[in-house]
Amino acid sequence: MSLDQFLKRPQEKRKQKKEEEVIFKELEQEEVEKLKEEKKVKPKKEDLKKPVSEDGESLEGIILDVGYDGQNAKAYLWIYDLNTQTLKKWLDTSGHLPYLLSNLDVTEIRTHHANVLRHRGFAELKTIKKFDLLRDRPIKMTKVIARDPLSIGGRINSIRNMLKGNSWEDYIRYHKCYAYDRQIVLGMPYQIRDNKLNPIQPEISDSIRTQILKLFESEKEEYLLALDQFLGYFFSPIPNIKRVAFDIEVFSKADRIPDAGKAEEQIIAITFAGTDGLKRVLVLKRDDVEKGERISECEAELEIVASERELIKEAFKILEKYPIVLSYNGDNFDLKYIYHRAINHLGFQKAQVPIYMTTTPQSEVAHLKNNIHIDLYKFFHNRAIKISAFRNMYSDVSLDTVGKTFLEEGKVCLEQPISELCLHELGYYCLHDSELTLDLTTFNNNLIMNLIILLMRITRLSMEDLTRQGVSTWLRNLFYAEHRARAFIIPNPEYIQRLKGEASTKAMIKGKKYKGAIVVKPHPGVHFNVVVLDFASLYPSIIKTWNLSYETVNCKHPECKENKIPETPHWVCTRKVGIMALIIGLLRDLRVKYFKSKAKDKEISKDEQNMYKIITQSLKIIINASYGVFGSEAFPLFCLPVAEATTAIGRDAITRTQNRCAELGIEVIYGDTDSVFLK
DNA sequence: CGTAGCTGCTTACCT
DNA sequence: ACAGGTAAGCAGCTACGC
Repeated sequence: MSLDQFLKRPQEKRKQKKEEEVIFKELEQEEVEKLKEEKKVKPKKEDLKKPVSEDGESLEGIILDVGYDGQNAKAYLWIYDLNTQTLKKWLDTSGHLPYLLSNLDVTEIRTHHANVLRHRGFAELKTIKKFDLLRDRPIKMTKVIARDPLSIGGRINSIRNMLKGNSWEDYIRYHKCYAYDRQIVLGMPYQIRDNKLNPIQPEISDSIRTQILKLFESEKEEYLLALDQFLGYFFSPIPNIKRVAFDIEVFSKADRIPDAGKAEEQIIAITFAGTDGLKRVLVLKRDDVEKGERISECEAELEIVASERELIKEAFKILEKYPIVLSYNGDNFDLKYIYHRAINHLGFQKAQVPIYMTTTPQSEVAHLKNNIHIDLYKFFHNRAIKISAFRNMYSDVSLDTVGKTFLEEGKVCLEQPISELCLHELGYYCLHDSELTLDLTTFNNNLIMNLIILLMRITRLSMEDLTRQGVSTWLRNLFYAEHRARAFIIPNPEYIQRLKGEASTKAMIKGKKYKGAIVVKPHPGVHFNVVVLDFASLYPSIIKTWNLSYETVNCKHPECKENKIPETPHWVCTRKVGIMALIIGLLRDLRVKYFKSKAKDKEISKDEQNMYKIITQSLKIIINASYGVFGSEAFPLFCLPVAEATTAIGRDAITRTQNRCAELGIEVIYGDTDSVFLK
């Protein structure tokens, strides 16, 4: 089948594959009806900020976040309404419910695990078909459906604990489960009409279509299917989302960094800079501090506020008007400080504060109840962003350094401690930081925001998650979504390890898990007329061409055992295309065969060229990280045989290159991983 | 007692 | 909390010679 034929009927194809899903849907619909009858679903109106439902209002927008609304017992989406430039909360109307999968059949559960059926949140048992990639066979599973996520897991008496050892996919957070099943792509445009959610398909011009068609003519159907899906992510327009950056200043003695958890000192300034041109400078009136002279560079009027309470209240009012709020270290400082200051020192009730904190083992996150909060410090701190996207351009992640790197402008230099500045100086200093923070997302035609949206689409993560999490979470989410979309069981780490085992090679470095790349000892001296050769994205290419994936390496089929991987006892499947090889290969091909040349195409407009550059950049980050995660326990689909197969094939390629050079009498004066320096 | 040589640890850089 | 490989600095230990 050609791509063209294929693209003409993607919807039909999908429907066929989704028959099973339709059955679930009907089932779930019944469930919801039942629940409604039981009056267990009581929507509380005041919690919903303009629900998009009741009056059949229609809406077009970009999905930015997904979550679970406990009071309404439904999944919800935050959608950025393109018309009003506001966030709309949309509650699920499909009746999707939380569930886990069990390898026990319905009668087994009924007879031997009757406590599951007696669980107060239990809803229904349903037999479904799944495919087990590791054993390469279809299996029947029981879907154990519950009315709320906590009945599945998270409590001592949750259903997953009753089915311990026989339950699957029970650790996936419900809102993720919902997004996977509905195949919701965060960052993509959707339409809501009659309270139903539908994706808006991007228009791809005929010339682009034929160009791409030629490139991928010889690929298999499953490749084309995935191609069709991913192409949409790159060709859907990205809106410039309305947003505001803010910064606070806190009184401090002797220039000590204040403790945001205690928030003992006064907040003396809060400033804002928005994409709509808004600039606000709120400073606290202090009897012992002069107002001072107006600073000519300051583009906003100073607003002196009489009390700290008023200052914070006004700040909350401003934040409310923007769908996205930007901060630099807001998770650990600014928003956290305001939160604790308001509640512990200024007598605010929790309900009056639009901020709430969540604590994970790694770090704290400050959430806004009605907006998306991006902490740019965390985003720029991400190693993949720092190294892969920006080639280590900034040495540390301070606002000053990052600002200087991208905006050629750092923070305002101060000669006095903050607490001693006159109000005008204080306001100017604080506003400048807000402006810098905003500019970090607007420079170069909104490069950073566009990059964030593209990465959201590829990884299917929400804006808040993508900007805070590392690449192992990004790739985990991408692969989980792809498993669900194909009705593949998501294997847990123990299952992969049990079937695939440990690494077989020994690392050069003590404490490492397997052998890595070859580095040719440099020949000392000054060399002239040196030629450098290297492989283009070696590891991702290996993963694609050798069909490497957790299920294809050391597969079950006897006939594949002949297909040996050099330098290892491993072999690789000849019958099935590996899921990892498929996705990584596709992303690599799109980058190398199409977008890379587009980014340099002089025939197209500068803006278009720029967009293609950002697309190549986003692909590069994902591709570069893909090999690494296979060797990392932090990645739940990690598989050491896959990781060591990748490096072993890489070593083989470079060694054979070296040997060929020796045959030809060319001296290899240096080489590292994927390159040779020749003289 | 002084020191060569080892190990372990860290940090920075390479792909 | 994406991987391994190389190089260098430093502290602390041990074996060995005087």
